[in-house]
Amino acid sequence: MPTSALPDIIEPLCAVFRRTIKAAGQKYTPERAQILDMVVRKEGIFEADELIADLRAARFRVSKATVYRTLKLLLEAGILRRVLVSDEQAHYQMVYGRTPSDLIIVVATGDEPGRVIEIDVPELTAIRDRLCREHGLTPQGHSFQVFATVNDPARPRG
Amino acid sequence: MPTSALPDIIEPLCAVFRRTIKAAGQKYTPERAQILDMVVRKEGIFEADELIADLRAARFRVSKATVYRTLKLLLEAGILRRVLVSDEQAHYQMVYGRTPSDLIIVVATGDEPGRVIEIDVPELTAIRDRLCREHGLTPQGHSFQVFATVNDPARPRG
DNA sequence: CTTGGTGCAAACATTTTGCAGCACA
DNA sequence: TGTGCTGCAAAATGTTTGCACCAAG
Repeated sequence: MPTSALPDIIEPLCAVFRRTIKAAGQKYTPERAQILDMVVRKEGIFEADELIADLRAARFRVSKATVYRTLKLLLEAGILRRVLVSDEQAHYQMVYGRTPSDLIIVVATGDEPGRVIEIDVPELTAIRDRLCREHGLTPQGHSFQVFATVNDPARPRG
Repeated sequence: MPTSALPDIIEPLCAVFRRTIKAAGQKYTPERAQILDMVVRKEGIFEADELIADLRAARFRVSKATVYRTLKLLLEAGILRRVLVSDEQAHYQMVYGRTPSDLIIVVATGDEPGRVIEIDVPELTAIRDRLCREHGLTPQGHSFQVFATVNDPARPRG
């Protein structure tokens, strides 16, 4: 991953982050820039420790604490969202400038290692909005996750 | 919560759990019975520490370790499922003998404390099955969560 | 030069596990 | 009467925080 050859999206994102940071009277530090840099490179869903490992591999010297603190900032800036994939740890996904997707989580079995397929199902947004209307609520987002296996047709869970 | 006046559902559930336990060459202990007892009383979604607190309040003397071990057994027995409500800790819900529901998570704001509304949207199962078919997968379950607020119409999240 | 940021290590919260004694089948 | 279960406390995991020093604005 060459630091010099960034995809075009990185520029506006840096700007967005920088603006948000400054608007809150905070500082745009090299550490935050590097973390955003690495976040932009991540395709799909990732975890904090994965990001930390990537930063280490890229010789970015950023502490765990700073990564967690910066992830929080990126969430507040609307650049990342948290995705509910498991209760065990937080999962993040870039959302700025893209349609946040729903997920098919292919559960790991003996044969299959498990993976996540991003899908886009506009009907879900319609269903969500309808439900909120019925309950007098304002939709803020939704999360749809299908759990599936490749081979085993047993035990449909509802 | 009087121990003597149990809802009718508790009997078959005890039987189911007992059968499952024994089938695996394991033992149906008083601790496990008490935990199931308390789980049955819980309406909706709960967390482990909440269950532990309730057990203590009911003068059931069960250790944290046993509660966690028993929750795992109840999951395996198909009596509970894990619900993805937050990344922070595991949430459980009784599923045996009821339709596992989808959720509207009303996000806590200054005014509103936040709550979870269980809903049943059969269309979602249809969508899920269609998606799996398209991807050559076998559906094992799904999870649909709508995040909403009561008052604030700002910041729709997708 | 002032305020906020960083790294580190310790604190935290939730869940898991090793072990010695106990109890169900 | 033996295998599995329990409680306890320690470990493991993921995340947050206190603090002294450092750097962006």
